[in-house]
Amino acid sequence: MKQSQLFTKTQKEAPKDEVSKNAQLLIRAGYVHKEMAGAYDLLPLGFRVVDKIKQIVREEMNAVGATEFLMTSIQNKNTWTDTNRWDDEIVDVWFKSDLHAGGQVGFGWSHEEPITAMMKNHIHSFKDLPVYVYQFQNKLRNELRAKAGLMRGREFIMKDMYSFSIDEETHNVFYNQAMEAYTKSFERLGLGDDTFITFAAGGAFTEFSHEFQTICDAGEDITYINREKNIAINEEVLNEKTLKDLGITEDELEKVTTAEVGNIFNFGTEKCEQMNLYFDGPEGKPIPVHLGSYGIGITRVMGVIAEKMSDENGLVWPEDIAPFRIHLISINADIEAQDIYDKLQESGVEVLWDDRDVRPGQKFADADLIGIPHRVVISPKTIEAGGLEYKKRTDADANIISESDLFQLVK
RNA sequence: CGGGAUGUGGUGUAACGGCUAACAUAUCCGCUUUGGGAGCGGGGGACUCCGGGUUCGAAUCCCGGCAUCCCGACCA
Repeated sequence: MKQSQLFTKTQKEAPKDEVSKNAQLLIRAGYVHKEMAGAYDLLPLGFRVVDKIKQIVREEMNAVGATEFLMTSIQNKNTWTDTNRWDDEIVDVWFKSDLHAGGQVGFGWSHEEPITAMMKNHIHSFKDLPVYVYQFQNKLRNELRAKAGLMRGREFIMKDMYSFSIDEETHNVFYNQAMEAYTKSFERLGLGDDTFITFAAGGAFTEFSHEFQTICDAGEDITYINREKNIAINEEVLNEKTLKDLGITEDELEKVTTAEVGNIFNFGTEKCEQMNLYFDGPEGKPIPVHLGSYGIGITRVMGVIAEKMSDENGLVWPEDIAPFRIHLISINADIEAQDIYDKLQESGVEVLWDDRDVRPGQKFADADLIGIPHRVVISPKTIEAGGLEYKKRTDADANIISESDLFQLVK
């Protein structure tokens, strides 16, 4: 893409009411626009980053045999009364609205009830199981207090996956596969080293649920971790019994602030019993379905990465998340740059070409702020020196490479 | 929802109760410049969040609302 076609502008200063680093950087660099508290528009750059994150997660979910679909944002009240979760006293994040035609709808803060209700149309027999589905969905939550930029919003994109299994054993197999898929996803998202599978509060069916917590000062959770033993415990379940069960003592644990980027949860048969989702077993007897729920906060992941990965000049995206792979900067070399740009495009490399008629200093400053991993400069100076100038966003110094070096590099 | 703070061009700031609300940046035009947010000149852009009140006079003081941020609570 040519930068002259990018309508967004960079800003030297962040809005004064935006205190969190992630939102400051993302706004300054033109990735997001704040619509109101807890609601951010995704501008072209931000949209591309979110797309990258989604694609990685999508590939990992597909790899465990889940199928993508999409449910609605507005939800039927009756679906939620069965489980007693329509009540604002029980679920305090509801957005609700009256219909002009009469009655009420809720705006989806989760889809556990609607998906379970929907599956009554599709799951009748043990032969229909298992079912694994997931979606990328805008969740709407009436949070009392939005905070920390993209970290806790009232509207955000979530990947939610649901597993419908025939029995506990089958459920557990998939649950563990999902856990591995999550681990892989966060590795590919560049958060592997700082993300921990964390024991957290469970539900009626299990003692623990598993959260994926990433070390991040802007996070809202306190987690106790041990890197060697790869054990992490959410503060909310840190007690004698948990420590004993996990075979660890408190002084072996390090206390860190974390952001919950994912959560997997076993409902057992509870929800399906409440909602009357049963299947006929081999002997013809009705058996309740085992439900699992698995979430990743897609836009929160973008916030966490922005929060964690930057320097004094701006964002520093991991290779696989960046909106573009190469930032091509031309200085008085439009014809040569056009040639390189075309060739990169043809070979499928995502390149942002700063073709604007602005001074070099501004291009460099903007490139640093936007944080694309590889920077290539072409100018009379570099041409005379033998080609192009190349620098990684994380490098301090640049060096001259040839055109063929560049194509070798991006392969 | 409790507590605290703040609302002034797109963004960041200034302005004693008193002149046509100032400056920087961004933007537009011209000249100049072209490897780290250049320089000079000129232009446009604000019902000072909204509604009341006090006053000869309110961006400024008072009351109410709304919005935003922070702390807490909350976060199956």
